[in-house]
Amino acid sequence: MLRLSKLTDYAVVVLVRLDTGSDVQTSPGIAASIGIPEPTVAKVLKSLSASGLVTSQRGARGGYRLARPLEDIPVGEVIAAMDGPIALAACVDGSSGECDSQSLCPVRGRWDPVNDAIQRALAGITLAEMREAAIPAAFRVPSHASLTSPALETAHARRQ
Amino acid sequence: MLRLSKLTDYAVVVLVRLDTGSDVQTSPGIAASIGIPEPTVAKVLKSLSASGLVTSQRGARGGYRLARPLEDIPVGEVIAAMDGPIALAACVDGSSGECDSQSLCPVRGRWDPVNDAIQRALAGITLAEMREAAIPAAFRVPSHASLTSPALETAHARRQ
DNA sequence: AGCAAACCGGACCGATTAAGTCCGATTAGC
DNA sequence: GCTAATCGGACTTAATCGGTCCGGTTTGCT
Repeated sequence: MLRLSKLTDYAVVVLVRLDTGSDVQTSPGIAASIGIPEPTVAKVLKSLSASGLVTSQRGARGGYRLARPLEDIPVGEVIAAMDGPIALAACVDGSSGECDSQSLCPVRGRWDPVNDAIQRALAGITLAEMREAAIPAAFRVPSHASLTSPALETAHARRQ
Repeated sequence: MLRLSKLTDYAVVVLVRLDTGSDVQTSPGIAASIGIPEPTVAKVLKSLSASGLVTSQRGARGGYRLARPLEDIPVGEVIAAMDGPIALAACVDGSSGECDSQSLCPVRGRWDPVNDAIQRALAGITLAEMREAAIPAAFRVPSHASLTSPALETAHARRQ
């Protein structure tokens, strides 16, 4: 649950990669350097460009460049750029689907405080922090559980 | 993005409904009272029961009952019960899929701080708060646009 | 001027996942 | 023993996502 798309993960990788080097980088070049198929990287870059996180230079010798330093990019913004606005329930999304049985529905639309809380959490973490946190040399030991959720452990973990 | 499943939304509705009334409630009864198809409600109740959020009474005159008051149920636990553990990237999930190209991947697995932040945010909101926030009579005005706007484009968004 | 490199903005298909349904088995009250 | 209810699966259908591809446009270089 709450799993974000691979594209978003790629986006972070791409953005961090874009931070190294001062001039523009081409999408094939980035693809080669991070080991992700070129068309996919291109798609990521397009979304990023559409959201204003990167600027593009067309034509030969063109490429992409960070619009802002990583320090000024909260991760929530990247998620929003790749996967659209952050909204939890279908009932809450912009379409305002008008619950047909409103009188029977005592809770619908009550996810707003939850959304806000997540929003704040995501706004407080920048890509620079995620880059810093990059594992220096010793990768995570794949053996024991350094895995997720120390908090919600009462809920059993089904698949993944 | 970050949209949670409808089942989770149903779960909240069901749990709040379960709060009214002291004795057990049957799944057909709950389904009728909240306007959701019975098999779906049954499915939700099963997941909830498996996670220990509700207790079940089998046999005739059986039904479901809240295991804890709503005040003691953080919404994160409901999400975890319905949709599995909260983990963002595919690379972060428990399976430790071992990125084949670790040397090329400078950021993978760096979602942990983000996960933790979301974890905390979700742990701080209880179902009781969501129930309180239930809109009294005047529902949200469906008029103006809080919709798909790229609210996060320049800085970051607030609501939804 | 012409060519090549690179972005742009779609449409497109396959695979994965979720939503919803259904059935047999089990348990407990009457 | 019959009935009502949960239990625990499997199953079907629909939607979404990941990934690819194409024609078109812009720009630098020869």
